Amino acid sequence: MTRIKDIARIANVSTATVSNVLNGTGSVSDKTRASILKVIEEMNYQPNHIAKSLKIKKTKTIGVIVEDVTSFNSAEIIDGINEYAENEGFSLLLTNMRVFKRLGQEYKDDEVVRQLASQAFREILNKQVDGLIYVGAHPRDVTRMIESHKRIPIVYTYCHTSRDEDYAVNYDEHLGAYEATNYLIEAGHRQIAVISGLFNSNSSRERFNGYYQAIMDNRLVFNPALIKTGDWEFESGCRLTAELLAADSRPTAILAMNDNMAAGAIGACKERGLRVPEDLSIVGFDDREFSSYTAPQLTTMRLPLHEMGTEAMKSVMDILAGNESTVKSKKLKCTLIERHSAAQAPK
Amino acid sequence: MTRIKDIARIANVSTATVSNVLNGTGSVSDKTRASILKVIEEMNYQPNHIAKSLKIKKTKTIGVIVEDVTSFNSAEIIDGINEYAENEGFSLLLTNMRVFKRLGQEYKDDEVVRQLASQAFREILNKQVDGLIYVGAHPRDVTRMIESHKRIPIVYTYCHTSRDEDYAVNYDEHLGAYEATNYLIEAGHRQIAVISGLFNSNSSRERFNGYYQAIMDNRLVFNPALIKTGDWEFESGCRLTAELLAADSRPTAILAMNDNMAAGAIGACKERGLRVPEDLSIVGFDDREFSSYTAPQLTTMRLPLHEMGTEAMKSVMDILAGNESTVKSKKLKCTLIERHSAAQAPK
DNA sequence: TTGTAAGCGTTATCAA
DNA sequence: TTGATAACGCTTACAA
Repeated sequence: MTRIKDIARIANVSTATVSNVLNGTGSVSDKTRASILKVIEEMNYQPNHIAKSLKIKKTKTIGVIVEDVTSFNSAEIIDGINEYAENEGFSLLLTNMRVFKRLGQEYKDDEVVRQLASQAFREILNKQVDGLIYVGAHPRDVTRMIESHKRIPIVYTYCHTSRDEDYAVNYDEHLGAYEATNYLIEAGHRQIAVISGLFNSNSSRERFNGYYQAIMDNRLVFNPALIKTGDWEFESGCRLTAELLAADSRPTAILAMNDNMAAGAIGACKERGLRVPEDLSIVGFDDREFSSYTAPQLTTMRLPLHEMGTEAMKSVMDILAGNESTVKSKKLKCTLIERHSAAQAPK
Repeated sequence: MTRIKDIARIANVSTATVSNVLNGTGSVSDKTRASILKVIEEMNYQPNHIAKSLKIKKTKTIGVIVEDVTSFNSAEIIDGINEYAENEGFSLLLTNMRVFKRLGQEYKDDEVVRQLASQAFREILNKQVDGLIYVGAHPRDVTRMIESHKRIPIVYTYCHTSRDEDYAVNYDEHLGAYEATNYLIEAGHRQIAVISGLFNSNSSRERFNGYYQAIMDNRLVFNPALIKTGDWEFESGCRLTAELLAADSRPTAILAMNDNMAAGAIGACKERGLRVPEDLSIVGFDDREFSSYTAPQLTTMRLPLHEMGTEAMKSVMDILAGNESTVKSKKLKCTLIERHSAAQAPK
């Protein structure tokens, strides 16, 4: 490969001058600049970023540690990170912890993940990244999961920490659930059941609170019998819907806290010959790809994944730029996607 | 950050010796090794990979250029690449061309993609990657899409080139279609229709050939009226199925060349009150995530995406190791996933 | 077995 | 406006 030294020799100038025209630094006459540029062009010179990085102690690359690329949320978040990074001239060094395949259902085991993460973190730091984004695959508390004496910006997304000083980008679960519930209320529903995720997660609690607040704000009665706790999986949506339908106070609508369980709910209705949405309205959460393929297509809250990526990257850039006012915790809005699983309440 | 120099000073040895214990090179007495290791531990020393890379002219990182991370095939391929890379101690520098969002439906425009790719390629080369994997998002001919005088291993996956000297990892489309067809034949079907993708793609032709050969091998009659050309999208599956069902020689089974069109076929049946699979069997191709959520769940050929990733990375490693016998074109097998959209042919 | 020192391709200081 | 040169943190002859 041709080096600055080669350009300098051929153009009859010093390496310093070549470096200056390359970076627009110093001052160099139009004439020499032109002749240097010409040589650069001819030799098809490409600067060596490694050497540059060593010297300036900046790599213009951001490390991205993702718990699992194959998780439904990861690709779109990475896409968002990428969009912003590209505009800023930054590259991405990707580390995939592969927690699903590696740990199977244990991927929820914080301790193992912690080990994986700190390992990944150390290695990526050695590559001298200028900043780091951690992308979760599960609503997990990642407090102190990675630690370093070298202070580079670290931003968490799709996961949260319990320390106020950490930067995190997430979506507003409370508001999302609130709006989903409101949507059903406005459609005339009064008996709105909830199929929640496991209550050990912040997610579940926040979403439940959103639901609760919508019920209260509309002066409806809160009926605990309508609240069921699932485990985020299809089967639990199915089973709990069956329970709800068998009970005395049967709901006219169900808010499922993710699309998997919503799909399960649809399945349960089908088994019982109930029509969705005529007999029962169902609203999901996440807007997974498959939600357009259920029958009927699912009405659901879309997560602002792409935007979470761009905002995470933006935070990193802001911190890097020394912007003290960078907000620590960003919460982005979900969007209701109206498809065909929810309708007006039956008279 | 602490440097080798610091370790050397504190341990009262030369930097050369420290470097030797770090890399297991040279020969150093157990005693000095121990004392050096101790200092390294105490100081929590982490080597600077950038400096090392500059010196040894190897970065132990592989560039991954992906046409679009959000494409359904990308995440799993990346996961495979990652698995292999991790075992070899390599990192991944990810470039996402974002062709879908950037170009919209024009993402099929080879010329624009070519520009994007060569740009991405140049930048990633400047970062001194040791090798490159190009991940397509669309069955595209990428011949000479990226060129370089610096010869590093380049492996293409989920796309193909027309040059025999290029390395490419793909799945065996011919065999996949052959086996899918055979599956239907074994279930007693004799009138098997095909909903193909656009015939401007190699994919479509190979898959069609696989179908054709299965028909021939089983001495069935080939009926051109049963071959319909769609455009890979849901709607075309729907429309063409309607045509097939309206025709005189009605098929008992449909092989759709992707899951989108297969889902469309199911939709068309539903509209007409036909039962799947009792009245019509449908087999898809790709095994998209949504295929478990259609009603009935789709029987389909699963693409060996993860394995394509690992094999692509393996090729890179092999070439890097100077293994002359590395096979240029790998074709991996698809797997039939039996779900509920195909059954025995009606008597 | 250990140390000295040159060099990887840049940038940046300082002098000319 | 330009050039000589040290330095970034590491590896690696080669010498001791």
